[in-house]
Formats: sequence, C-alpha cells, structure tokens
Amino acid sequence: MKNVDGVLKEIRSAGNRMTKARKALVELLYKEKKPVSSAEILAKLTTKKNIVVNRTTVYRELRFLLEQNIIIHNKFPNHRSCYEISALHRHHLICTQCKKIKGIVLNKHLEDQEKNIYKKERFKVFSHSLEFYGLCSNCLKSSA
Amino acid sequence: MKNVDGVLKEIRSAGNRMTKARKALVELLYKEKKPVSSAEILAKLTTKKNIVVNRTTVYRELRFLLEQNIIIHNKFPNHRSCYEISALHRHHLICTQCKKIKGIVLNKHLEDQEKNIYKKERFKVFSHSLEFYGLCSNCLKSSA
DNA sequence: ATATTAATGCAACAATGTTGCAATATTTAT
DNA sequence: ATAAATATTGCAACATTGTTGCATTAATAT
Repeated sequence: MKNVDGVLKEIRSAGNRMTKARKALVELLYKEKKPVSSAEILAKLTTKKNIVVNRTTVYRELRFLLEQNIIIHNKFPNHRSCYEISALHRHHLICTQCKKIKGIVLNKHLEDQEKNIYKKERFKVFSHSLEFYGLCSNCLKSSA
Repeated sequence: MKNVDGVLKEIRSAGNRMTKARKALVELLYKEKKPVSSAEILAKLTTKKNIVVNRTTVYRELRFLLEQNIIIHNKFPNHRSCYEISALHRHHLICTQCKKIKGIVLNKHLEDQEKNIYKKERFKVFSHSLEFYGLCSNCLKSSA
C-alpha cells in the first residue's frame, strides 16, 4: 500500500507537475482516510492548509486523480458525492442520521463471489463496493 | 414480496391519492425491475404510458415513494442517480462500458456480517448495498 | 533566466434536484 | 351527481454539483 510520498513521487515521475493544490489535496485525502465531499475539500484546503483554490481547480484536480486511479469516487444515497484515496479504500459504515462514514475491514468472502459471478454470468468484475447503512453507536444512544 | 397492485392498494389505504402519474410511475418501476434514472422515467412515462408530467412532479413523486419506502435511491459512480422498487432490490452487476445494470442474487453471507458489525462496532445495520463493477459479456467480446 | 506548456481563475453553462405559489384534480361527504 | 376540502400539479426561479472555453499564471526542463 502506497503512502503519501510514494504517490506524490509517482505523480511527478509520470510527467505531471506538482502544484501546491495537487500536493495539498493528496495530503488532505490521505490524512482523512475516508470519503470526503468536494465542498469539504474546498473548505479544508483553505482552513487547514491555508491554500485558496477555485472550485473549478478542485474538480479538475479530482478528475486528474481519478484518471490516475489515485482516488475513487463514491456516491452514497442521501449523501454528497465523495472522494477517497483508492489505496485506503475499505467498505463503509454510513450512519443515516449523522452522516458519518467509517471504514471497516471485511474478510475475503467477496473475492470468491466475484469468481462465481464470472462463471455464472460471464461478467468480469474489476471492482466492487459494499456499504452498510444504519445508526452509529452515538446516534443509537441519542435515539433511545 | 409485494406486487404492483398490492403496493398501489397500500398507498391508497394509507390515505394517499392515486393519481395517474403516481400509478404510472409505480407500474413503470415494477416493470423495469432494475434501477432507472429520473430522466429515463420522464421519457418512458411519455413514450410508453402516454402521460405527460412535469419534471418537478416526477421528483416529488420519487421523494414520496422514497418516504414510503416503496423505492430506494441508488447512486453509482460514473452513473446517473437511479431509483428502483425496494421490494425488487438485488445486488447489481454494473457494466462500466455500456452502463447496463443487472440484478443478481447472492447467498446469505452478508446477514452474518451485519451481526458481526454490531458486535464489533456497535453500529446497527438497517440496509446494505453491494455492487460489482466490470464488463458484461457483450462488452468483453467487443473489447477483445 | 527563459521557453514551453501544464495548471489556474473566471464566467458561463449543464444536469439534477428543490421550493413557493397559484391553478387543478382527486377524494370525501352530501 | 355536486360541492367542499385538500393533495397534487405546473411553472418559474433557485440551489448544488460538476464541466468547458479562454486568457493568464506558474512549474519545469534546458
């Protein structure tokens, strides 16, 4: 699993420029370790990194990172569109009340499923997403 | 598993009116048996059902059906927002090339996982989504 | 230090979804 | 079958998320 510096180096050696926005965005997403929305990214870049970037730039940067497969794009129901470092991707627990997202690790069962799917359906799986929706321990308490 | 008429009856007995748009939309989604986007719904209502409805009405109707838990809202990466009858919900195979979506049935393994998640994380799961992304048999052929 | 060109900001646009309000249609009761 | 009550509709205007063209600016190789 690549770390921040590895990814930054890789971007450079692929012939891409290292701008402050690009660097800050990758670092931010690595620090967050979970899906973050474009609006949150925009806000956190200015507050936490003191970097003022245009909305357009953020979207262009996100698209760039998506094309490089450095990040992935998550869309959850009743949630804003989110982006996260693909190397840090896990399955998610998504609280439908407070909207918090937490990554979890599951066992290897899904990989067997993917093989079965090819046998049965002739559909070649390249990736999957698995999300659980419900109430986190905090919201469970407050709703009790 | 409820059928179209059961659902329509249930809507009525809960004190809601049965308009042609509402009826047509539920019937359409039952017929499709898979996630459909708002734009597709709008188009198919006019072409297949000969019913002209405003965009606003479609969205309001979708929200109504969501609140009644009759449909669910799916958002897949690189895909339009989709809606499907919750009773017909399955896991999906999503072709990243032709964008076609197919429902599949998986075994019961996930339910055990949900119990484990509560034990480990104190997160109470109410629903989940599991999607596989890849190439369908057609697109596999044409890309070979 | 300079030339090259990738990345940026701005304004304008596109797609999807929401809201207020007056008009209309579906019910329920008569 | 008709009228009263109110849920639903259409329209226009707006919000959010994301994209595009174009002139300007900044990162890199030499």
